Amino acid sequence: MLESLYLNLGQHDALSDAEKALLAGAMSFEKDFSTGQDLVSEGSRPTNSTLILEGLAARYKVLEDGGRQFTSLQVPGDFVDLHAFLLKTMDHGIVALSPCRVIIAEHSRLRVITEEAPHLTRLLWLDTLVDGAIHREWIVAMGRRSKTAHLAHLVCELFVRLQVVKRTSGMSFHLPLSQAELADVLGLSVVHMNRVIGALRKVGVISWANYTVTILNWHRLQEIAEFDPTYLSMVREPR
Amino acid sequence: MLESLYLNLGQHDALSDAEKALLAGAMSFEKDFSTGQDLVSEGSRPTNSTLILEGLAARYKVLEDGGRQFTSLQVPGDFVDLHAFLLKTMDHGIVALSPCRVIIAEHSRLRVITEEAPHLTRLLWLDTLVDGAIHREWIVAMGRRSKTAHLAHLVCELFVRLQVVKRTSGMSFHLPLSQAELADVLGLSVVHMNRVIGALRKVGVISWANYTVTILNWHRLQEIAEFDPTYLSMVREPR
DNA sequence: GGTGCATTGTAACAATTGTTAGTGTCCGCC
DNA sequence: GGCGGACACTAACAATTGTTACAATGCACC
Repeated sequence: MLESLYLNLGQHDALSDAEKALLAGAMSFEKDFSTGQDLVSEGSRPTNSTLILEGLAARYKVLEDGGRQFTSLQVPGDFVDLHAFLLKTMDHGIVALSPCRVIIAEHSRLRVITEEAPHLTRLLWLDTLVDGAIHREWIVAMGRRSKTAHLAHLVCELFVRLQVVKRTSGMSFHLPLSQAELADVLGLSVVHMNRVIGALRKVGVISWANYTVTILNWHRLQEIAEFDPTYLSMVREPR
Repeated sequence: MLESLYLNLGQHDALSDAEKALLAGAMSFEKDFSTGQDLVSEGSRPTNSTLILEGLAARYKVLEDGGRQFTSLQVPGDFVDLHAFLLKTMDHGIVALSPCRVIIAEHSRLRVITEEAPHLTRLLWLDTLVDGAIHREWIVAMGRRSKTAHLAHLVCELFVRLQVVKRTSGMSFHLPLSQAELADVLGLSVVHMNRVIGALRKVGVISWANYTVTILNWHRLQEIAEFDPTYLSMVREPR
């Protein structure tokens, strides 16, 4: 049941059976959310953290003028609010972008892990560090890449991340985001978002229909995006 | 000598004398960098982490077309590459934006801290989590704020962060960034950067001369920026 | 005191991106 | 089978942002 978590943490360093057991022991109950529901809301002070078992979610902030910006996309195996374990107060919300099945880990149990299992603690810490690395990559994309390259980069990133947790099939993956939602990822207007998707389709590197993205030319896509997966730390080494 | 680190970590939760001693014990030697020098370079695999004692530094990435994007600004008391302790490979560089005095902490000593001092480990982890929170705020600013609001937000953030480590005087602080460098923070052209600074000056909320920013109307500035410091976790509570 | 360079500041124009206002299609629901 | 809403897509136009080019200033260095 925690397979995707093991895949996610285990991609960076070996996870012992004892550590898997500790993680499993930290989990309490499962919960389902429907599309559009908040998994965690801004301003709250959660006493537990949420692991996605199935579905897609996103962190977001809403501004006074109603504009929304997603700051991350979360896939199965992601602890969407592990940072709240130490940050305490949520400065942003987390919303389900598709029906989501999650499992809840009490902070009190995570705290025991930090007291008694240093290596596992480092792996959880690492998980939040990869989060930060992804944020940095998004900042670069927003600031200095063309919008086409930004979208290409996002597709590359999602494909690779989903592959780790076995949620791709061939060169395709399911992406349950409307163009309006995608616009809130890239920080664009819906109209321009549509133009940018059109551009990527036109060069023939992807196809995109029925909320399914298919990469037609991985090499060329990666080139457009200048995608270098180093930041995802997908190398298994002692941590 | 580590005053700014104690101030930085101590703003989130109390630091015991024993913990201060552990941190001090983790430090080896000091080092100086001049403006423009890399503190850490992309692709390297550091075996130590770098704490800024004095000066301003920034994380950055350079794209193929020569465009540069800063992904964070680092002030005294910041561990600029603490994440490399677990990420292992630097996926970006870190450059000195002013003369910098730093002190080096060996990863081997940090590892001992994670094995033996869980509470201090959580505080170091927290430090990297605040980093992530700042990244998220930057993403929101880049995606959905006006450029003027983005700049205003940056000024608010820097003022507050510098205040914590006692690097402000009154409502002023030193910001050794040229407009070209600032443009690489906001992801703008130099010309437009100049326009945006002009806009903030015109409404009279800041003055900016000789690399010194003075906030003339904090309330109004905060309003323009929609600045809410929650994400900086400047509340002292058990972590 | 003069020279050269980095930096700020402008102007004119070009390119990108946003806004408003539609059309058409699909799909669930009555 | 018809209705209504969500979504993709487009066109025309407006606003923002980038590019190129240049003037003015200040400052290190000779």
